[in-house]
Amino acid sequence: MENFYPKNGRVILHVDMNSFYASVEVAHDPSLRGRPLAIAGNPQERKGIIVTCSYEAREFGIKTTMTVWEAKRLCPELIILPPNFERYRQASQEMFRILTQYTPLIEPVSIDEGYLDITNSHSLGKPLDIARAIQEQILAHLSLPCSIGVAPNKFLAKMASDMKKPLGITVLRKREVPAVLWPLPVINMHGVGQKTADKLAALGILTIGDLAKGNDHLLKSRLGIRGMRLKERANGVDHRKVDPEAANDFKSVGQSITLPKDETKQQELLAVLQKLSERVAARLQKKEVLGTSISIMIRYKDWKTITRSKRLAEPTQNTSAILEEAKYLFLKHWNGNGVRLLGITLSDLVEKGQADVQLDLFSYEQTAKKASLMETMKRINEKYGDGIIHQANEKRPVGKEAVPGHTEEDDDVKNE
DNA sequence: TCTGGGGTCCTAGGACCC
DNA sequence: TCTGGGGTCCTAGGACCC
Repeated sequence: MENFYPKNGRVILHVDMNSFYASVEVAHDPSLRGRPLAIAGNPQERKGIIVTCSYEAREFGIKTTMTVWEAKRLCPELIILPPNFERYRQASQEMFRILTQYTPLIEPVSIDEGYLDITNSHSLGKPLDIARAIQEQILAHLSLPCSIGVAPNKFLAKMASDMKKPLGITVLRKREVPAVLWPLPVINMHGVGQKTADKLAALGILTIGDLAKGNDHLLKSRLGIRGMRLKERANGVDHRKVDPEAANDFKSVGQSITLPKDETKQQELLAVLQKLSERVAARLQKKEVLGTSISIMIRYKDWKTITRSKRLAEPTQNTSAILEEAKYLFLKHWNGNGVRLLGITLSDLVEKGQADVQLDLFSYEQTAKKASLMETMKRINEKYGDGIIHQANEKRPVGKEAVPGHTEEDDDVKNE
């Protein structure tokens, strides 16, 4: 068995559900099977865009983010359903519950995909057999199709899971990277979007292979640290660990809404901020966290978008505190033009318990400082009579932990 | 009647401190 | 009296992903 798992090598799976929302709807209502189906937010209003669609719908050329009316033009008999997030969340939970039977090292990436580190799951069989078992079990128990990538690291596993859909299993060994990945256009790479692809094209880099052999200085100067990272990935190197905790420490909580029409009335806009504040506060309270910094987003009717933010005097999860700051930022920065979208996001989150401790400490320090200051003044006054005391500014404590760099030798996955 | 809503990570410039 | 350089915090925005 040992020779399937070389000493320094890891075996990572990327499990990716196929057109998840649409598949969940089909599982829930089998009469939808085989028909062109799309999930779209509010089909009537302008926010109606295609979120996901079935493979039958894709054959008509329908794609994610397409407007509903465009999609209908391509396929008049398209069935459109509004999203039922509760249903998707539940299916997602059941899917991840199945995954836990294969390893505790699971990192959920989103509602419908996750990484598994099965390096130490020897007893369950060869990597390919484990992947097959997972795929079959999810299909049998939930009637949901998924694709799975098997590779020595996260990046390659992700690229592999993308290669056969639906219901594919793809093994991607590091030594296969030149033959399999390098011929592909660079935009196919996870982490490369249109903007980056354009920048790379300007450097004569068109394929993943071009990127793998790209000039370090050029990449660094045009793309910063991302450039180097992408080059590493293009060479099949990725040291990121599968981190089961990653999903737990979220960094921000936000709500935004595209308005039914472009709005210019201040009163209406403030009412929207009120609603958003309530919802953000409720979510913060539910997660038992407080936000230390607030930002608002204003998207104007011409699609120009600004964000404005500020640090708060103290962490909060309170509706009226959030509303007050949001209003302040909005009234300070709104240029009076028609508004298409408004959003509020709280970030720099602290856990409720911790925030209490920090606040206690803070007020304790303040009290102690005040007390000792009064003591000092008293003594000085006793000695010299009235005087002016200059107090040095107290420095804010710095509380940010650095994540130590992770270095680990990756090797090929071997699964014969 | 183009272009949702939830996020993460990175960069860059100015303020401020030492 | 003038001057340099490093580090951190804060704010704004860009890019990307699902």
